[in-house]
Amino acid sequence: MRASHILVPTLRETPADAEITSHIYMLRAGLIRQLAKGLYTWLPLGLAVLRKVENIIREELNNAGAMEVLMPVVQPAELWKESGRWDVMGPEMLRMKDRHDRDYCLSPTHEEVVTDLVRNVVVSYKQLPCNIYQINTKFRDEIRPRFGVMRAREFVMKDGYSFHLEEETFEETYRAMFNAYGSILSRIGLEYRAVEADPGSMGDGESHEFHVLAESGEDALAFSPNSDYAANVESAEAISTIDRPLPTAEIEKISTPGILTIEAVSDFLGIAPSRTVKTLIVEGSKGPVALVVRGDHTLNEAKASRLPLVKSPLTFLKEEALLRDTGVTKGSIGPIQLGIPIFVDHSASNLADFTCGANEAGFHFSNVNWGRDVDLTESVDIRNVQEGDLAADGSGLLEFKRGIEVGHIFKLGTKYSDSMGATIQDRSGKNTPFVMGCYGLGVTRIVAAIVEQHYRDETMHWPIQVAPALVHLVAVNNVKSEQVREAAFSLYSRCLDSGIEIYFDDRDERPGVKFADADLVGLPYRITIGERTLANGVVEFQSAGKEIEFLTADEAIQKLINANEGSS
RNA sequence: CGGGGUAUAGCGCAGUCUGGUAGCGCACCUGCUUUGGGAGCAGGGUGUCGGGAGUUCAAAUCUCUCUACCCCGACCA
Repeated sequence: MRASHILVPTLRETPADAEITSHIYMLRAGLIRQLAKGLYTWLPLGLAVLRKVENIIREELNNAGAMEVLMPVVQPAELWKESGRWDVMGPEMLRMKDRHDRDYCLSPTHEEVVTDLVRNVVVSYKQLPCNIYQINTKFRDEIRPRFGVMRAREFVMKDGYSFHLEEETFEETYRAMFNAYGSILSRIGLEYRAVEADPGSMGDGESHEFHVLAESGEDALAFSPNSDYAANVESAEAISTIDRPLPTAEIEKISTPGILTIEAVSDFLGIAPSRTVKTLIVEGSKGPVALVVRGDHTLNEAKASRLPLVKSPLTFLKEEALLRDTGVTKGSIGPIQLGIPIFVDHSASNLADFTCGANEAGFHFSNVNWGRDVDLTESVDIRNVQEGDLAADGSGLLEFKRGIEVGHIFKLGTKYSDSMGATIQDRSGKNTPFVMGCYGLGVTRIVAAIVEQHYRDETMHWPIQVAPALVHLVAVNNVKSEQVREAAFSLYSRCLDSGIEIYFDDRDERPGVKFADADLVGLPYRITIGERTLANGVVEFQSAGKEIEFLTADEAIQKLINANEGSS
């Protein structure tokens, strides 16, 4: 690549509308340009990175037994009506009509199309398992696109789907894909964690998210330093291993005028918030339901809304309804004689001699004990985990980090094969729905994640495998100096001949401008050619972050060849 | 969808309150000089002041309206 021949519109100043590191960098270094909200053009340097990431994904998936296809992005509504998702999908799916007034959509995902393909094409169980993927553009009309290509509306995604006769072979493929994702992210040079995840609307089976660790990540992850255990904080299981101690004191009703919060109660009584419980009233399918968590814990709404009696999505009871239905007011609620179903979080249920509201304005009970003072109906997991909690696998105390979700793999079961009548004859000749898996990997988001993780000390440090090019050749005054020009072009073509990806700054620019751009782009190596060193028969050779070496052109090229080999 | 903000040259911004015919830095174009860390001198404005409507002798500026973009939240995963 020659700078005089490609568009690399670097920016001296930070664009006003960019917030996070990767967005700022990608705009400033000339990798991308925004067309409209959530829509980006990938310019040559950015595209080079994108293609490298794609190719690593291809190699690893092909190795793992998957096959690549390319499916249409514009899809007929019929398929989506068949699966039932035409009505289920909200406005995030962009819909349109063709000239015959037929409905189409711009695909946010490809389950329907791939299921349709396989039901028509796969005719024998002997062709299974069938593992299909594509690297394609997706469109999701996100409510709020942001952070550049990190959360764009149009983006490149690798989506894979596997089809199986039975669970066992599915598990095998799921494991293979899980491992392939690890290989992909490792090869790209990303520090990542695979975490247990909530499959959400995608199914009810096993599900794992792959997160690239970064401060700017949108998700909080909880993990054990002593094992592989890791989970999204939103779905991490909270456990309590302590056995409930025996009561040591008699229940006591205390006047607590004007004291309405856990903080105020613990201050007033001089006890830790973890010695209190808070009682939250939410709407339920058969009237209000009480949820009890320890004073220092927070309710996990997703967990709570999965309780059978609780309405989903979780809705807190309004003040008026609270008074009408339970006769109590906010700030003095407690589980004793509440008269509605109560779910108690494990940690709260293991408390003895705790403090809670007395269901009477201005009063609390202290030294309350389950069983003795109030029935313990049901102990459940309804809170968010906290840093320092025991990990669900018991291996250690949870630590939190932030992550960027770049991949998510799901077990789909027979959700789509059932609704779309995708069946296969088993060995006994019986028609049985395919068992399916689904494997997503955000390719454009990975590029942003690479930047987030490798931008340090005011500059980008591209991992060799995914750098836009291996080496940045800065020719000092190449337009005026014939000697420099000849040496630079010679080195450039020799690199091309040796399969070295080189970005040659042959512009008629002052050296300072070229150096500044080279610093900004941040390629792994830099070679500077100028009259000064050429007089000694050498060029300047620099690995990112290291001292400059003076080498002959031959030596420099040999070093690059070695670096190239080392990276593949 | 709710709240807040912004929209003036390729980029960053001033001018808007108080209406008077478009401005700064960088970039860009021409010439000369310069040339190892974002050059100097001289010349050049490249603009639908986001769009539309209105008030006015006169609108970047005031009014109404639409749109786009950014931030926070809700939503989604």
